Amino acid sequence: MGRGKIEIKLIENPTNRQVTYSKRRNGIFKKAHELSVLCDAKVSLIMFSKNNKMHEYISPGLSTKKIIDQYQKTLGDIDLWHSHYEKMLENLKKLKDINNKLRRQIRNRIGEGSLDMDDMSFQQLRTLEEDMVSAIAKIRERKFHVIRTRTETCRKKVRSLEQMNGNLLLELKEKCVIHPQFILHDEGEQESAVALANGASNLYAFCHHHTHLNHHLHNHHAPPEPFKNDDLRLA
Amino acid sequence: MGRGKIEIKLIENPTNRQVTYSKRRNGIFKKAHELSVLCDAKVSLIMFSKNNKMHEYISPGLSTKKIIDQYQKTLGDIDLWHSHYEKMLENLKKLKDINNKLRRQIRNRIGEGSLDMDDMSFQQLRTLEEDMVSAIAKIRERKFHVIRTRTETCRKKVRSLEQMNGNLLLELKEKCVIHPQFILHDEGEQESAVALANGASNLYAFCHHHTHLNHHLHNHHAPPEPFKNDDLRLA
DNA sequence: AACTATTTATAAGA
DNA sequence: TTCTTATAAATAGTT
Repeated sequence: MGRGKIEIKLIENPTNRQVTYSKRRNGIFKKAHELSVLCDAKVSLIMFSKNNKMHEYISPGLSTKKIIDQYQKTLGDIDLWHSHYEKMLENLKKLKDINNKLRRQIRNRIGEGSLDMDDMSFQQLRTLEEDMVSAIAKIRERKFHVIRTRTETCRKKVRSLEQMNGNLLLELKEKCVIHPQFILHDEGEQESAVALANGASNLYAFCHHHTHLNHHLHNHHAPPEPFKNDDLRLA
Repeated sequence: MGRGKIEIKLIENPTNRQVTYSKRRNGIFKKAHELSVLCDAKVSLIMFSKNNKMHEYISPGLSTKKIIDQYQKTLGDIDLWHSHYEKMLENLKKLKDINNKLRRQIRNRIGEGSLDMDDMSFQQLRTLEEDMVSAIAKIRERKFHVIRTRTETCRKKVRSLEQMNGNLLLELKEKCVIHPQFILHDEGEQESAVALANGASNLYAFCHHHTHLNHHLHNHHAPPEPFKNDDLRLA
């Protein structure tokens, strides 16, 4: 229906194709509308062009969602969406069941199971008790492991600090032997420091710092504070 | 396009309408297909006639589901189905998480937690141990409750059987006092019974039955068999 | 369902 | 794009 007959196959020329798409799209929409009106039919027409531009026609007074719903129903609820949905519902139910079972198990282990015999048989109770006893043994073992590790760590830390202390004291003594004039008395630190200004300022600073070394180390290099919050008495 | 021009309005004559519907439906499907091929477009055409018969066209190599999915996406993911679906996915994920947490809790309680400190702090272990001790106490209490209930039941049963026994023996003695000739000796039961045929046959049957009474009661009226399968030693 | 006179859609050109 | 127009296609009414 045009100046010449055309073969029904992909139009290679993109411009030509686009023109034909526009024209025929309008034609098809017009026909869809005529059908809707003439025959009171429900028509849903959705199309995407090659470059994914969407166009749709929908019979007057309808929505595409309504048509889609009716479509899915008509296909006998066997369509992919529905079965996928059903599977999800099933999965959900199973997970909930498992959840409940796990909760019940925990409740029993906590000792909050009901007192009715319905809930657990005597034999089950005995088994549970044995389980618990062995479990508690394992937990105690883990606790002791943690304690051992901690005390070991502390002991190492103390030993290394002591060594540091010793080294520093030794170093200090050597310096004092070489430069006896730097031996500091309990008072008058400020004056000596100011007086000795140039050559000795470094050493002075060093000694001063060393006096408070333990404090600093404790505050800056031992973040776990091992004995502060945890109760280490054995249960 | 036909013998005469027609106005685009509902065709009142049902037969006529049905015919037009068929003809134009085919026309529109043909046009849809031509558009699909000529322009490589994705076309979905769904229609329901006035009497809800469904017909659909879909571009070759596509499914209506795909088109609908693309349609929904294009409309901005705001449709009800999609949000419902998303909610379900979320829910599923949450349930799985909860499941995993519960499993971990159980593993810890069973004493199968890893030995790394990462898993549980010392304080947590202590708390868990205390929990377990109190739990085991509760479980033991439940067990003893079950034991008490059972022994009580058994004791009652025994007492009632003893009473029954006593009553029957008494009754038997009375009968023998009134009719001394019915006292049976250790042997010769058969002969006595046959000889005394008429008047005494009932009593004889009764006595005979009584001899085995305990047996019968045990087999027919005490189905729980309390001492058979359960291990009643205290743990 | 087939026919056909007529209307409608549209391919190609401007 | 839009308009034009020659021609192909669709289809209303009829058989």
